[in-house]
Amino acid sequence: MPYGLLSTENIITQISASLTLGRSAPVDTRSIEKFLALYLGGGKEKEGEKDDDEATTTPMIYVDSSLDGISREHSKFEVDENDVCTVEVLGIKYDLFVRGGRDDEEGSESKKGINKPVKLERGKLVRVHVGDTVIVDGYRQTNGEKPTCSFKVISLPSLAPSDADETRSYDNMNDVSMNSPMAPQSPAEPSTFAYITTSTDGSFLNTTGVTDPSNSPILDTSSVSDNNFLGDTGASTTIITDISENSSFTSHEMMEDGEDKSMGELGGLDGSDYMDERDVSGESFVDSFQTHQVETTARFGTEEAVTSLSETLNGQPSGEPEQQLETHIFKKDGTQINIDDSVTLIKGPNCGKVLNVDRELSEILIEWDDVGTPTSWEPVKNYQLKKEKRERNKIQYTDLDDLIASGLFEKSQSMELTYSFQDDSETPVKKTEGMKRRGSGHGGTRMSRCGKCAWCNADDCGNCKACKDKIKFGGPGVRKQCCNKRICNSKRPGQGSEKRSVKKKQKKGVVTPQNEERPLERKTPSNISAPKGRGKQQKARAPCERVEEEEEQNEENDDRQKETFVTFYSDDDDNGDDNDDRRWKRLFETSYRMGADIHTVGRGQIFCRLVDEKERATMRNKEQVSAKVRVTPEWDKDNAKLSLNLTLLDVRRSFEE
DNA sequence: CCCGCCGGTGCA
DNA sequence: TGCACCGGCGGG
Ligand SMILES: [Zn+2]
Ligand SMILES: [Zn+2]
Repeated sequence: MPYGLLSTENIITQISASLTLGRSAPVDTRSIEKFLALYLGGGKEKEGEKDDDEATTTPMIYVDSSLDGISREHSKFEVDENDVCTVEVLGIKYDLFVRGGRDDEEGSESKKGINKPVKLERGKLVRVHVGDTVIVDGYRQTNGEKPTCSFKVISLPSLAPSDADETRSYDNMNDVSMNSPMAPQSPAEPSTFAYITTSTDGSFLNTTGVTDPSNSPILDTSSVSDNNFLGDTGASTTIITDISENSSFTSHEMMEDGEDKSMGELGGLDGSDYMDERDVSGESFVDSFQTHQVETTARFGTEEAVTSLSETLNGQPSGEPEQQLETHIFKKDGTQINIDDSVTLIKGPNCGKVLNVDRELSEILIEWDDVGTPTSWEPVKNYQLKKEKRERNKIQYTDLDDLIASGLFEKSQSMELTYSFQDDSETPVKKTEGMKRRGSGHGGTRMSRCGKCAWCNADDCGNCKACKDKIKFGGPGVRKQCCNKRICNSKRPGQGSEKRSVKKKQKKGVVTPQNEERPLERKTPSNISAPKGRGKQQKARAPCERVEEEEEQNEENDDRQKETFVTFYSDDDDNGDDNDDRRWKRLFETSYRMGADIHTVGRGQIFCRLVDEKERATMRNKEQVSAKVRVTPEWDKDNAKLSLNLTLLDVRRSFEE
């Protein structure tokens, strides 16, 4: 059976990049590494053999992004008796190999890696000058050798001359261990640093060039531009998106005996040289580049497997349920994503800025980015409190105009927290979970299946847990869930059964500034449009104010458009989490965790100001995001690559109180 | 009223 | 924390 390995971080990253429910996002870890290699190395990929001269003068640095524990299996690392190191990644030879990240994690995959990383502490920075020698303690898993390799830093991001590779120089060639002889030139002045660090969650590599901060051992974050920051989820969407075009995936083959060998034991179809020791002498395998002959250890991606996989997948329309394969994907913790039923829950890293979680707010953040205005909001120091508490704590809410007059804040654009969508949109927008009422399904936009997609029209599989629970399959019927195979890929809100019986226990409110200029329009690639003629008719409301439900807001548009609002409820009973204060707190917590910087004044008005990077960083909180995804493999016959598409079906988040 | 199943809860 | 459970929505 075909095997696949995947890291959850990248899944989340990719999904965040898409910002779209019901959309597929290709996953590729290797292209990310490749990107890093090219970016940090400032060089080009070496062309095959013909590049003889050029190859000797164009050193390549491969930087293991450590984005996950599996990607590095693509690297081949050789050290000969002269300590000359050869690094091959995805068939590309590099002269320098630098690894960053995750060494500090017990049991992390990096411990299984071929070489250990450059000494890095989580959250700390390693400063590397041009010309510095980097010692890497190698470890070859195949034979247990522990070669020590030394490298010289020859290029840093801000130094890397994209057009003048030949200007790079090295001072002491004897200290340089590389596979290609370098022509020594004048010693390079270490006028530029490269910082290599892990991000706070240890999942991502952040690099930047800083000009001569010799007296400052601390990373100057002001120099960290968006372009060279590969940060947490959501911060690197552009980069990730850009480099994910060549979607590919490491495919592995299960053992012949059908034994389920877990991750790490299987070599790849892609030229991966990683393997656990297994005695499968004489086998061969094929990758994208060449055929390898196996000696005493085996890669399990046999040629037959590739052929078989190709046949299995070839011709299958993308996204059809029948396309599901028994592909095994592993989460980072080693647990298996079983995509027999193609739907699984994955967990993302803790991060405070997952844009795809809070729909409304993320839209607004994006919107503001688009117009070049604030990307962060004023922090929530005081969310709206009930009057008695406010008075007790002597909290006063500044008047709107006063605040503007103070000059501390800019008047924001209208911040109506609404969105809309068209019925035929493929990207239904789900209501913010954090705003959902506790209890049962009131108040939220209940999504329902589209009825048109292949999944909707599939038959119950009869095998998944949901099916087995069904009475018609002899189950007890207590779970009452949809068959996993039949989970719709493009759910949409329940078609406006407008005459909802008015159940006044719940009440709906909107967060709306008093003076509406215009509602923020949602601008996404999807065909989502802002409702017309709204905004002015929306009345401003105090957060704590009790609001009557308004159901007739759609009447001027057809049912194809529906508006959803951030809601809160004004139950009188002060039942735990479900009071106004708590709801508001939750709202802001959500924003806050997204990196937003929010301040409220007056009655439901929100203002913003820019915060710098440092300040913002201190505000971030942790949030655990999990996503329900459907995994569908796709076989690229031409390139002989297996890719997995992840379709985001659902997102939920949790955070500690 | 029936029924599929959404989405939230509580418990192991 | 994942999953069994279930109230009740929404469509027919
Ligand atoms: Zn099923
Ligand atoms: Zn559907």
